[in-house]
Amino acid sequence: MKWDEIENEVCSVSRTLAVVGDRWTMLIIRDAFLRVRRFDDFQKNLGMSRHRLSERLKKLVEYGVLRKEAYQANRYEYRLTEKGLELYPILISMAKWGDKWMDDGKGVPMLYKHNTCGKHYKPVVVCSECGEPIDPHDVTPEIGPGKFASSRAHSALHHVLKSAGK
Amino acid sequence: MKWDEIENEVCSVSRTLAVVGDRWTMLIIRDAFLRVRRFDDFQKNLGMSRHRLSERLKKLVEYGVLRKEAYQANRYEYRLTEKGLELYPILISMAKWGDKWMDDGKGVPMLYKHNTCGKHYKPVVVCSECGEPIDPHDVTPEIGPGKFASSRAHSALHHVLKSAGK
DNA sequence: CGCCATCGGTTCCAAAATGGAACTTAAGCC
DNA sequence: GGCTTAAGTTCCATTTTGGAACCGATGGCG
Repeated sequence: MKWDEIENEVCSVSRTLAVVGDRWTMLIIRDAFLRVRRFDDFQKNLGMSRHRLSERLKKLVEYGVLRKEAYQANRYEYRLTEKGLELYPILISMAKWGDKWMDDGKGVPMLYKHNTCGKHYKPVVVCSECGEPIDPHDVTPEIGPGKFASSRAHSALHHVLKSAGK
Repeated sequence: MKWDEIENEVCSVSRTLAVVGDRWTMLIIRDAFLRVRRFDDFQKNLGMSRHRLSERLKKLVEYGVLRKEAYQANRYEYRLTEKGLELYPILISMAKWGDKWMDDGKGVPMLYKHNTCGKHYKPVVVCSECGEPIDPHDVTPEIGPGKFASSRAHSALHHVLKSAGK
């Protein structure tokens, strides 16, 4: 596989990375969640080249993660769509991991208050069916219908999953 | 900021991306969770260049996400450490987002069985304090102690957070 | 023992992506 | 009418990545 074929992989992680797996893209999303909306604000906050920013924003709009909206003649804002807002679990999981494992000893950079209960919270990933927190050791991945249809990928992964039982 | 200074940003998302934000890295992690462990297996599964794979694996070992372990003289396995295992919420959140938003109409590529309850599950991010599912609209980010120490970043973000109240 | 295959890389060069400064275009503002 | 700001685009230098070929240490096998 080449990197630009990643979107066509039969894997939801690959397809997600086709959208947000580029250098800078998740940082643009992070800023969008912090209500940054304008070209120059993104550029100043991130320090990336205008060139690249322009391209990334265009791509995110094409994918439907951001929408571009004029707030004056010839002046635009970029805002998260529903699709973009649903990236939140990925973003907040990254923040939690960084808080724990990339700490520099000066305390966490940001706190997140859950307005519903009023407390600073950490995200916890739980099972949609039983509500228990997920431990990766307690999860068994299985070939789904989409992957089954793709026989080459199927056999390659099938081998891995079978042999992993050892 | 330049990309290779990203690790030193006062932001846990940036610091996480310093480890897993490179092209290919999350796919290596994905494979590791599917119990791929050997150099040639990663290379064949991913189709990336041996050159790059070699570098990425080395970096992940340096960061303590993978550990390299000889299973024979001169033959090695790469396995997730505790630090690596805790990337699971990020990975499974990406899978969920891709399932929903990057579907190609052929059904989901993979299903995940939660052994604890025996059902196929979706990850749900809930609040560590009250247990309710998190809606990003119900979260207020606040400057934490680590960010407060960094005054330039503080003032820039402070502005954003204040003006966002409008 | 000697040969061959496999694994786990490294080297080297071409191709692609990124960075950065300068330029452009269209409003608004005074 | 001239100045400023926002939102890009252009063009070239620098960095990263891709890919094929090479290399050295085991291990298996006749």
